[in-house]
Amino acid sequence: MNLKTQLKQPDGTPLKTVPEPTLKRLPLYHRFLKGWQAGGHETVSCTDIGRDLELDPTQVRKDLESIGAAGRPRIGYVLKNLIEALETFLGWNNVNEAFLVGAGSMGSALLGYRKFEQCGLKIVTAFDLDPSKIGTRIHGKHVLPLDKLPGLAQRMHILIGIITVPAAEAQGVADMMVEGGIRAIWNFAPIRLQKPERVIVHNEDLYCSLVELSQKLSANLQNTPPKRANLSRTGATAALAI
Amino acid sequence: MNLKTQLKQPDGTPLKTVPEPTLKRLPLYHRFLKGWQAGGHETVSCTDIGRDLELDPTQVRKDLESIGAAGRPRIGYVLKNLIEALETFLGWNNVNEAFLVGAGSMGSALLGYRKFEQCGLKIVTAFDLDPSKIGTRIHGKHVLPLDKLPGLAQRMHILIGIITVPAAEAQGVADMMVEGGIRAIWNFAPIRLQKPERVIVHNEDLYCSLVELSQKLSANLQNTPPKRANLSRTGATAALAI
DNA sequence: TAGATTGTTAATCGATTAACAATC
DNA sequence: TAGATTGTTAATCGATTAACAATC
Repeated sequence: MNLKTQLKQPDGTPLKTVPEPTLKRLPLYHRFLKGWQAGGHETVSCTDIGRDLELDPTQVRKDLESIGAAGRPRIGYVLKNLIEALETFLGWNNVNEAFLVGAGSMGSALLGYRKFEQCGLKIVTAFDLDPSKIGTRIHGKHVLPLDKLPGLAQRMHILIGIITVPAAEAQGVADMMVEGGIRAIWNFAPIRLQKPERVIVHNEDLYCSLVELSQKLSANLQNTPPKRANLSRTGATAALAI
Repeated sequence: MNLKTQLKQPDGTPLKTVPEPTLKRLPLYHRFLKGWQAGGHETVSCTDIGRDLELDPTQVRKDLESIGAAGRPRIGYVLKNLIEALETFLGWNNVNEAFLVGAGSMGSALLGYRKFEQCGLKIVTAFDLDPSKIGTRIHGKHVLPLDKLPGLAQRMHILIGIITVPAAEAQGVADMMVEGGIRAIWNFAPIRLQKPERVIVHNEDLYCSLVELSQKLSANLQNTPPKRANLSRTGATAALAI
C-alpha cells in the first residue's frame, strides 16, 4: 500500500536497500527488457521475464516490487516505465567518473568497454608506471604517470578507482587512491586490500570465479558423463597433435 | 563421526557438494593460508582465518568441516594438510585444458594469467576470426582460425571454452564450442547464451558486477559523506582541467 | 588445571517459494 | 464472465550464528 513511500527517505532520496540476490538480478531484468522492447512489446509480465531468465515469476514480482515498480493485474508492467524504473534505481542516469590504474591487457579491455557509460561508469583517465605507456592513449583515454593520481583524484573529485595491476603492486596503488579521496575500489588483482573503513572494495576475483566454473563442471560431468565410448578411444592419440 | 565417509561416494570419489556461499569462500581461505604459511606458521585456527577475512570463526569451521578437514582442539589445523585438502577439494591437482575464443584485450589478459594453471585451468590455444591475429602467438599461445575449433576440441577432448568476443558474436562461438563437445563455457560477453542442457555456462558479467560496486558506493556515501566542505569549493573549477 | 579451540546441535535470520485474494 | 496477473501474506528452505560439550 504505502510501500512506495517507504522506499523514500524523508528528503525524497530513494532508499536503495534491496537484498543482494535481488540486486544481482536487476541488471539481468534490464537486459532482457531491452531485448523484449526491441521485439516490439509495450508491456511485460513477470511470467515473461521468469520464462526467459529461468526464475520463479513470484521472485521476479518481489524484485520489481522492491524497486517500487507497479504493474496492473492481467496486463503486467508498462515496459517503458519499468526500464526507466530499473535505470533510475541502478543509478544509470548519473555517471560516476573513475580512474583506472594498470594499462595492461585487462586495463585496455576495460577502457574499451563502451557500455560502462550507460551503466553509470565513465573511466576518464588511465595511469601506469611504465614510461613506454605514459603519454599514449588507449581507446582515446590518456595514460598518465601514476604519481599524478592522488592530486588529480582530489581535484576532480573522483570517487571510483579501478585496479588492473599485478597483485604485488595493488596495495600501493590502493593506498594512492585512498590518498586521493577515492571511495570505491574495483579491484581486479587477486589480493585482499587493506583500506580505511570509509572506502569500499569490490573484488573481481577471476580465480574465485574459476572455482565456481570448475565445480559446476564437475557436478555436471557426474550427472551427464561425456559420450566417451567411441571418441575417447579412437581419438586418444590425437590429443596432443595440434 | 562418520562424516568423512559421508563425503565419499561408493567408489571413493569425493562427493563435492558444499553450499555455494561456502564454495566462494574456499579460495579465499586458500589464499590466506598460503600467506600464513609464508609467515612461518605450521598450524592455523578458525579464529586466525576469521580474523583476517572478517568472517565468523564458526562459519569458517563449518566450511572446513564441509570439505572434510579435521583439526584438533586447542591446536587448530595442520596448515600443510589443510592447504592440501583445499587444493584437492577444489580440483587444483588435475588440470583441465581450455580453448579461448577472442584474442582481444580481454582474451590477452586471460592468456597471461599464469596462475590459472595452479587453479586447474590451462588455456592451450586461442582462436579468432581476425586474419591479422591468426598465426600469431599471445603469451606463447597460438592463435588459430575459429573454424578449426570444433574439430580440435573434439580430438583434444577439450571440456572448457572461454568466450571473450563481443556480445554480437558470442552465441555463434558458443554454438561452435557445443559442436566441439565442450561442456563448460566461461562467458565474458554480456549476453545470455542459448545452450543444450548438458553444457553449463558461467557468466562473468562485468556490468552486473559494476552494479554491485555502484550500490555499495552509494550506500557507503550515505553513511559517511565525503569531507566535502573545503575541497568541493576550492577545487571546483579545476575539475575538468587535466 | 585452565583456557582455547574443535565438533556438533539448536536457534536465528533471511531469501525463496507457495498460497490466495484483488483486479483488470 | 473467465482467466491471467498483480500484490501480499504465510510457509518453507537453507545459511548463518549462537550455544555448549568434548578435548587437548
